[in-house]
Amino acid sequence: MNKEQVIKHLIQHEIKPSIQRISIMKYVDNHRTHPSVDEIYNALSSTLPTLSRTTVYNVLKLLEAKRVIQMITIDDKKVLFDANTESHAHFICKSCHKIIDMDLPKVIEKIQRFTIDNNYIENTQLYYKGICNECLKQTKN
Amino acid sequence: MNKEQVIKHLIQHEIKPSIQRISIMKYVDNHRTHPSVDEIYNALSSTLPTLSRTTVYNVLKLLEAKRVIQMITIDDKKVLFDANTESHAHFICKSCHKIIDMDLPKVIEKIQRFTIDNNYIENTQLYYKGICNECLKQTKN
DNA sequence: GTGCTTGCAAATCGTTTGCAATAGC
DNA sequence: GCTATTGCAAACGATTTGCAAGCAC
Repeated sequence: MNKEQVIKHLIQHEIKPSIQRISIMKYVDNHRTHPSVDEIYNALSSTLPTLSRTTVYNVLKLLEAKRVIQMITIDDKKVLFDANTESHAHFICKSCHKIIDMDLPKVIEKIQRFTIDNNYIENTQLYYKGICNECLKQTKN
Repeated sequence: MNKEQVIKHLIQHEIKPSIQRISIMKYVDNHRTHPSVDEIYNALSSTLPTLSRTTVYNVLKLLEAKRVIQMITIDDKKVLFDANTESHAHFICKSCHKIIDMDLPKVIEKIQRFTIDNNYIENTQLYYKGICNECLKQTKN
């Protein structure tokens, strides 16, 4: 999304656009690499010199509450964010901590429900944890 | 499991049983409530007064590496542990942070694989995030 | 000028590290 | 006695909090 599209997107989701909100939303949308708070902060602080980590935390929390991004907790070290809110799985390598997007088998759609035992489900996440092919190669050497 | 069964279980998984390892494994096995490090530490420190948090961390990491427990990262605040290594889903309430075990739909078994694109999958976890029925009731008041 | 948003600095809390003390064979 | 395990204290790092300053309508 370009700047105008991001602004429209924010307004559609009842988020008042500010310089910081637009920049952060745009960054997360254009970097589908599951960025962390620090990654976002470091990337944007050159163009927004007064940006603070607090604002990054606040904005990401807001964006998640308004459901325009999702929080990924697959990594036990830090929380990650994903502007791709369509159904897909995440794989994390226990060795290099890389995260890879994986297609969700068609069958998974059958398990998506809004409630189970009257518990309201906002979000369904499928995580795979293991060792990636690159780390596997290195182990063999 | 009782103490003897825990010891046998540890040995079967190539873990030398020590007082601390037995106690921690036994606790996690008997409390299927996804305990945190602190919960385990607090519960055991009365009977093992010299127990340290470091040891709890070390032992849990060892138990996870030997695959007798699994680490749950559904909560962004802290890591949780589960001695139930059979396939099941977890639901976390974004409001009260309670975690509820949920059955895994039959279809999910079809998506369980050991490798995807040569990435080795050790563990598959399905997480639901939302608001539990108790918190929903309170919101209505 | 009132209310929302931002940003700094300090605090908090889960987790890790370095290293000395201890236990087991 | 040697090696593995434990435990303390300090360090670390991600996240939160309190509050003052800035911005927008």
